[in-house]
This record gives sequence, C-alpha cells and structure tokens, in this order.
Amino acid sequence: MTSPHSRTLPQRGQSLTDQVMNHVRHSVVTGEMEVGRLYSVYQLAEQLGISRSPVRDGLLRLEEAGLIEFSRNRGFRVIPTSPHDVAEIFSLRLALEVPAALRAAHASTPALAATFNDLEAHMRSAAERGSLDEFFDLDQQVHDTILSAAGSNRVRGIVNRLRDSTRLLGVSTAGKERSLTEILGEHAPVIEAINAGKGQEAAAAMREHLTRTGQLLVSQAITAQHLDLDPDELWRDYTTGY
Amino acid sequence: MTSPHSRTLPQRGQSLTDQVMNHVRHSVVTGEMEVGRLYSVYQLAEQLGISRSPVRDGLLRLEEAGLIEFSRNRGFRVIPTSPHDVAEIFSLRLALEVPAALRAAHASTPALAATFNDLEAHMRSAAERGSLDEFFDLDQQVHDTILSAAGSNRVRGIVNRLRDSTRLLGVSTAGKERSLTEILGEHAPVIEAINAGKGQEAAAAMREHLTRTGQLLVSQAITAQHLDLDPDELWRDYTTGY
DNA sequence: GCAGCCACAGTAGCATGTTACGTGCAATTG
DNA sequence: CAATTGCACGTAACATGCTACTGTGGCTGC
Repeated sequence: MTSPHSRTLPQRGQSLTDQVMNHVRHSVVTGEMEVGRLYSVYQLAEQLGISRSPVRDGLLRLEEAGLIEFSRNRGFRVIPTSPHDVAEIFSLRLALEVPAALRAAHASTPALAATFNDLEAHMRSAAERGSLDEFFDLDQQVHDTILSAAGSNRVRGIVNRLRDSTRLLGVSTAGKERSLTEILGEHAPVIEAINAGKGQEAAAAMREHLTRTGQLLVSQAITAQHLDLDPDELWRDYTTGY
Repeated sequence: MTSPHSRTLPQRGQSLTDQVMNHVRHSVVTGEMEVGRLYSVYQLAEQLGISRSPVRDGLLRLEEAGLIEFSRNRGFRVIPTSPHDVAEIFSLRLALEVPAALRAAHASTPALAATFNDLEAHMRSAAERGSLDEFFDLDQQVHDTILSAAGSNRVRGIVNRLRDSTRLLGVSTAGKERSLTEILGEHAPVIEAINAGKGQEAAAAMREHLTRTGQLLVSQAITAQHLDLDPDELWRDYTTGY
C-alpha cells in the first residue's frame, strides 16, 4: 500500500508536499472532496500511497493559506467559501490589482504587449472551445503577468492564494459559456490600456472587470448555497472604501 | 537529550511548532541569527533540545510566510529584507489599511473606542519607558484591532505576516525614543477619527501614519545596508497608484 | 427517560530511522 | 597548470513508530 508503485512518478522538482497540495486543491474543484466533510491525514496518505509526513506538511500549508481547517483529534475539512468570503476576497483584489494595473501601464514594454496578445489569443480559443479549466488558467496568467509587470511580487503570492478559495465556486457554477466571452471582453480594455501606457484607463478597466466578476461570483455563491441575501447589499458592504 | 523528560509539559495551546516559529523570529530581531547565513534543521533541533519534526514544521510555515528560504540539501537562510521589499510592503499596507480605517470608522462603537483608548494609554506608557518591544507589540495590536473592526479578517492575516518581515529592521535600527512619541502622535488622529465615525479623516490619518513610518523604515534600511539609493525616489516608485 | 460515567477509537503531535541528492573538495588526467 | 571526474559529507525529504489527548457512543445507575 505504501510501496512506491506506478503512482510515484516524481515529476521533477515537484515534491510530494506540493503534489499533495495540488491534489487537494484539484479534488475540491472537481467535487471529489466534499466541502465540510471530515477527512484524515491517515486516510489521504494511504489513498495517495505515500506516508503521512508529506501529507501532513501539505495540509499544514493549506491550513495556513486558509483553504482547510483542522479540527483537533477529529480530522480536517475543506472550509466552505461563503458569499461574505467571496466579497471580502474581491474587495482585496480590488485594492491590490487596480493600482497594479496602473503601475503596469507605466512599465509597459513591447515584450509585455506581445505576452498579453498571446495570452488573449489563447483565451479566445479556450472560450470558443468552452474549455473552462484552460480559460481560468489563462485568466490567472493574465492577472499574474500584470502583477509581475507592476513589480508587486508579494501581491502575486497573495492574490494567487486568494484565487484558490474562489476557484471552487467559479468553476463549479460558472457553466455559462456566455460568461467566458463576456469576461474575455472585459480583459481587452485592460490589456489595451496597459499596452498604450494609459494608467488611469487601465485601472478603471481593471476595476470594472473585477467588480463584474466579483458580483457575479457573489450572486452565484448565494444561490448555490440557497441563502437569502441581497447580493448588491453584500457587495456594497465589503467594497466600500476600496 | 532527545528523551521525553521534564520538557514534555503539554503547555496548553502552545505547540512546539509555534515555539520554534517564535524562537526564529525572535532570534532574527535580536541578531542571534544572521541574515543570509545557512542553518540546518538538525542544528536548530539539537540547540532547542527537541526533535526535527516540529522544527521542520515551523520552518516550513515561516517559509510560506516568506521569512526564510530553503535551499535544497543545503539548509535554510533568513531572507534579507531590502529597501525595495520594505517599500513594497508599505505600499501594500497602504492599499489595505487605509480603506480599513475608513470602514472601521463606519463601524465604530463605544466598546471599540474604549479598547482604543486603553491601547493608546499603554502605548504612551511604553513609549515613556522606552520599551521598544512592548511598544511595537501594542502598535501591532492597534492596527489589528482596526482591521478587525473593519471586518477584514483575511487582511488581518496578511498584514500580520507582512509585519514579520519589517520588524527585524524596525527594532534593530529604530533606537530613537523620539520616534516612539512621534509614532504615538500619529496614532492619535487615526483613533480619534475612527471613534468619531469620520471615515475620510480616519483614512487620511492612516495614510499619513503609514507613509511616515514606511519612509522612515525605507531610509533606515538603505543606510543600514550601506546602499546608495534615493529613499524618496524608491518610495515614489512603489507607492504610485496606491 | 435522563444524566453522568466510562471505555473505546481515532487523531494530532513528536521522535527517529532511512534515502537520495546537491555541493564542495580533492585527486587524477590530459 | 587547468579542467574534469569521482568521492565524501551534510542536508532535505520521506517513512514510520509511539504516546497522550479528545470527542463519541454505549452503558449503568438514578
């Protein structure tokens, strides 16, 4: 059971700890692991055919990131992402990524523009094919590239961590292909403004994009969890000031 | 040495892992551990008289927080905090804490005001006694309380993690007692505005406070590391847009 | 029927053995 | 003398044994 059989494809550089983290993240978005249900380190280690150490290490890091929660002597569970959480996360992204777009515009280069155009083309392709996984992956890359161009390396890490918490909602409920081309359409002005070096416009476009996406996800979270909340009011509560 | 003797006092809540994290943090600010030098898990475990597991766990979490860095099969080292890092960190805090001050003002209550006044009194006392440790501890509590009142729980975690990275600079170089009363004087308007429910004023005062502190720390970092940089220019580079 | 007690199962946390790998050094060779 | 290769050492990463603790369900007594 714990022997190193076929599954042990080490996949260069990728430590078992990282693999565990990816496995859990992936299992959550695919629904393989239920939110709220208790799991144990023992169980997961056996399932993956590895020992408890890397499993424990990975889970500890996921706990640090706020994705899971340990219940003392009972196991761990995936923390449900409430509409409040979604609103808070997007208020954060507004605070961080809107200024980053402005800064990225000021640091615009031809090489950067080429990267953006490339990413945009791929996104269009993914959207037409309706490939959700790929689309969201590219979406993240666009945002990451912007943050990188803005020289905000710490923000990159923070935003990437926040993304984990929202993705399970995003992928599971955003089944509308219409949303994909819509989101794509929101990216264009951001990229265009950055490439043109127009900071204020880039910031405004980014704000628009994040606001739309955030409001959409908040609404989806509310309906998915059968809650009786006013999405607009909730959104306003959390984004006031940002 | 490694046998389960008297040291096995269960000690509520405080796990060995946490103790390790605190030890490393403390050792860094006191200069007991040199920035950039290689240390090993083995070494540290023996020094603390515990096994490698909790040491490793704690260091892994510190790595996640960005305080240390593992070099595969070589050991770990404390990551140096460059003036650029300081500037980036404060640009982040500006983006997060200024809106939080505004939100806190909107959520002001008498109980909150009492907490603030209490903290302020303690800070004054600490400043007069020149107790740096205590002062910075209280400073952090003030900021934490503001974030808490603003309902930004994720921001609390993020800011607290950022603080670790700047503290080693702050404590080791900010030896001037003048700075303490100065910082204290900057807190007053923030607290006052929050208690009065005046959001805009609270935000402006927080911006002022963070700007001053950040610029001071950037300058200190530059001189401490004997670099030839213009603090104002560096500061402007990182805080544009925030 | 209810409350308190107790025994049980499962878990987190810690200790320690094991393995494979990166690094620097020294010996060897062209 | 310089470059290359082989080797020894120290380390991270992983595996696994162990123990104390805690929440849970069944049992007993009232």
